[in-house]
Amino acid sequence: MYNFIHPGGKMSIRVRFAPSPTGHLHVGNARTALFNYLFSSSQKGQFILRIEDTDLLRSSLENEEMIYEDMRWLGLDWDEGPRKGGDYGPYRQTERFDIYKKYSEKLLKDGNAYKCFCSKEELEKEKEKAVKEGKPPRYSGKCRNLTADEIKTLEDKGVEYSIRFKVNKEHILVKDVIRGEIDFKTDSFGDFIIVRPDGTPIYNFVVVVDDALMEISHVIRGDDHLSNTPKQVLIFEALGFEIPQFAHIPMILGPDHAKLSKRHGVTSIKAFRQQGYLSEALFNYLALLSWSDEKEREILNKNELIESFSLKRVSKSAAVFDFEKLKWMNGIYIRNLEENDFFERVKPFLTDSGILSEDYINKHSEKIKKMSLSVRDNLDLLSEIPEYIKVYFHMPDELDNNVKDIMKWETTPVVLKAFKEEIEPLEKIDQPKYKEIVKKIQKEKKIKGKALFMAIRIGVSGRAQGPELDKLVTLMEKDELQKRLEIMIEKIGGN
RNA sequence: GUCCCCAUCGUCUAGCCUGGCCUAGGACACCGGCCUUUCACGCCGGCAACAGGGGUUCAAAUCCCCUUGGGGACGCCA
Repeated sequence: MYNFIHPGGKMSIRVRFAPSPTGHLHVGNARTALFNYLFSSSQKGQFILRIEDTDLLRSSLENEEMIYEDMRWLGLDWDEGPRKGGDYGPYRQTERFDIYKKYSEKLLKDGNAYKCFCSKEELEKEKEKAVKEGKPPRYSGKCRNLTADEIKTLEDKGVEYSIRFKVNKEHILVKDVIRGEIDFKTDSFGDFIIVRPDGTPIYNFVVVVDDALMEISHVIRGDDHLSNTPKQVLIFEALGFEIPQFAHIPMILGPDHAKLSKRHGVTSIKAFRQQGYLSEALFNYLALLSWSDEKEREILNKNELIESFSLKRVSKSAAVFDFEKLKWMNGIYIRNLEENDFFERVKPFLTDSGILSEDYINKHSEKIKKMSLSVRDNLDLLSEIPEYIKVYFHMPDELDNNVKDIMKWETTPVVLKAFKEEIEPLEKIDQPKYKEIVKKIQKEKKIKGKALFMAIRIGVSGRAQGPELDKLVTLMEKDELQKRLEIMIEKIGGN
């Protein structure tokens, strides 16, 4: 259905993700990249990465590097592009200027474009005037019909010029896989610039040249590009290129229903990683924004997503980014991690929090792994691990009311003293030993259930909630346990 | 302002193309309950939507029109 036959007759699906390296990869762009990736993978096509760095002021190599890093982390590998090569390179627009020059000259020669000598200031004035008069602020076409002599005179004088595309059609029909046919009237934009006075080409022009030369079959991009599309169609036609299939996917909105941006908080892929999201979870969640599985599954891994993805099931309406749901999904993925994998991923968050040093973790690897595992069910984010695992390392500075209540039970000091006595002679406490002790106290002191267990819990942790008691007791050093018990007994006595 | 797009629970969505199966299904969040020596996990249940108005039709969430609402684009940014 989405097969695309090129002039050469060969049938292939080729899509591209074309970010401009002006900062970190943002979720909105990542979702666009993801849909491209999913589509090409599901169609056994090629996924091309192209760097749109024609804005020399805002683009940088460092930013480019960050984008590669973010994409790799998310699991979006490209088949062709920087760092990868391919037969359609170069894949960085600043390295393609000679190509664009060739095509802008062709447009000029064929009469589809012309040199415009108007200064920025002039145009500014023109625009202001138009707005005042309530007219659409578009170029007057002043330089459209300059004679060859006039052009020569201006050029000889050294007046700088930009190149404008000559818009002759009144209507342009854009075909979109997701939205159907859309009719645009060209009077809303007029002759537009394709090359700046300094010779650098502009987006709407280069994107067409690149998509055509790179034989892109499907242009899958954000909705915000829809209104650029007629301009691009015009250029495709003027250059005699075949027009690709367009698929404009809906925007991602913030909780206030405005286009998702930095002001909504965490939106860069890097920030998600730092906050303790798993790339698999983010990948899964992003896929579900304006796309849904035919079988209505929500938890789908990469392969399942590739298998079931289809542009047909992409909806037309924008989606609000729901951080709560992402968190929930992240929790699911955390709980599904293989144990060693979980520990490896959680380690950086343990050291970053300053609660444990890398050295210490390496020395007591097995023990800390068990501790981590004991609190895993509580986590929605990897970054939450310190606040749960700290129970093993510190008594709380302040006791909460639940703890204070338990301290008042008359059975509590009895249990605590007995427990302390029992562990006194032991070298270490293991699982069976712990159970034995508890049973013994239960029998001898005739205390059971909550009265017994909650007493031990506050005695060894100072908290009314935490990991399972046997884990708490067996994973802590005996010295530490005794110290804590003493402190608690003393506190109760002092009450 | 002009042009374009969109419209089902608070949010993500299924259903819409190919009207009856919809008393509108699922998920997050929220609220109950169960499980449990705690927290959490898990399980069970509940709350909650077809924007409004006209058509078309025996029948409309589904098709058509208008209104309203929301979003995007109007750059020598991409």
